[in-house]
Amino acid sequence: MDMSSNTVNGGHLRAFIERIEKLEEEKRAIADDIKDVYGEAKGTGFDPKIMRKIISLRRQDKHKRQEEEEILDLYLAALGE
Amino acid sequence: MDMSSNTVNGGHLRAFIERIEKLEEEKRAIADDIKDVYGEAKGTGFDPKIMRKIISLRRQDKHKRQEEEEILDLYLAALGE
Amino acid sequence: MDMSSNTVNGGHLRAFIERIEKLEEEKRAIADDIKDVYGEAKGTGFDPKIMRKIISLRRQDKHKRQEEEEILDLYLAALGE
Amino acid sequence: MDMSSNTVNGGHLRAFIERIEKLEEEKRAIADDIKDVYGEAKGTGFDPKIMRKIISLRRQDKHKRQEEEEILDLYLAALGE
DNA sequence: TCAGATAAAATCGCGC
DNA sequence: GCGCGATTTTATCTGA
Repeated sequence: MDMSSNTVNGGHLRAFIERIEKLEEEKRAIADDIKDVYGEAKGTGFDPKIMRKIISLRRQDKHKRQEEEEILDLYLAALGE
Repeated sequence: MDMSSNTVNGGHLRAFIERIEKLEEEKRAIADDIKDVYGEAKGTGFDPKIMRKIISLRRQDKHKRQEEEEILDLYLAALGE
Repeated sequence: MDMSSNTVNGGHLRAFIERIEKLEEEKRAIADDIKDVYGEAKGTGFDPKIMRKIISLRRQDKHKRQEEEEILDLYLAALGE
Repeated sequence: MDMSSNTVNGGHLRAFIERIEKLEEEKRAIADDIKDVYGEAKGTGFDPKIMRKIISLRRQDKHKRQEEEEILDLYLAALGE
């Protein structure tokens, strides 16, 4: 029985998994950095809860603007037809 | 009335917010990379669902090992009293 | 205008809400019981912190075993295709 | 060396742990029941998200009323002095 | 596009 | 009161 394809597949799978795990570790490190910034801000008297609200609102605004951009693009594309 | 402290605080707050937003953008970029890797793996025939389970399992193993370390430390500390 | 369906729906909604609230109350009562047991154990000399770690570890073991079952099922299903 | 106290303590500890785990299992079962009720409500056309909001509001009202009760009790106690 | 699953964020509650 | 862990709610993503 030929097991070579399994071996190769196993190696590929392992490589994919390790790439993802590495990326997830980086992502986690950034999440920790974010937490640190909140902590630092809190240490200088800012309320993290309020900060989160501000950031959330700004994110929503950005999404809203992006959607409006997309709608505008749709209109422009329609006019171009 | 002296508004300068407000200005300074506002500047500090803005700086914190922008640092966090930048970090969140980086985090999001990494999340996109992860998604791409899953897509690439899927393209070569691996099932993303199974991959996620494997990664989840490996993460649990790691977490479990860490907790066992912690409980050992707790016991040792208790014995030391 | 016929409002009867609103009334019926309102009655149904109320019934659902009250069922949930009753269940949540029971859940809270059990949480209190758990807290009491920790207190009792502490009163007889056991460290609640260590107890929590042990319970957490056992929960993880169980969860891990379940996930291993699931991944096995996934593999078997994949092979069956 | 006399190990009997360890044995006895171990038995006690095990008993406490198992009592807690049993209670946690009951708690989890109730949480599942709650989820089922939400699902049932959704199946008859109610939006779970809105239901959660309603329940949250009612809970807040209840807490508010309880706090008002406590304040009233404080006043009454003060008058009784 | 929608439901169901998964993961993230926010909130809550506890012990120190 | 503060950090930390658990829980709950919200957002995202995948597959039908």
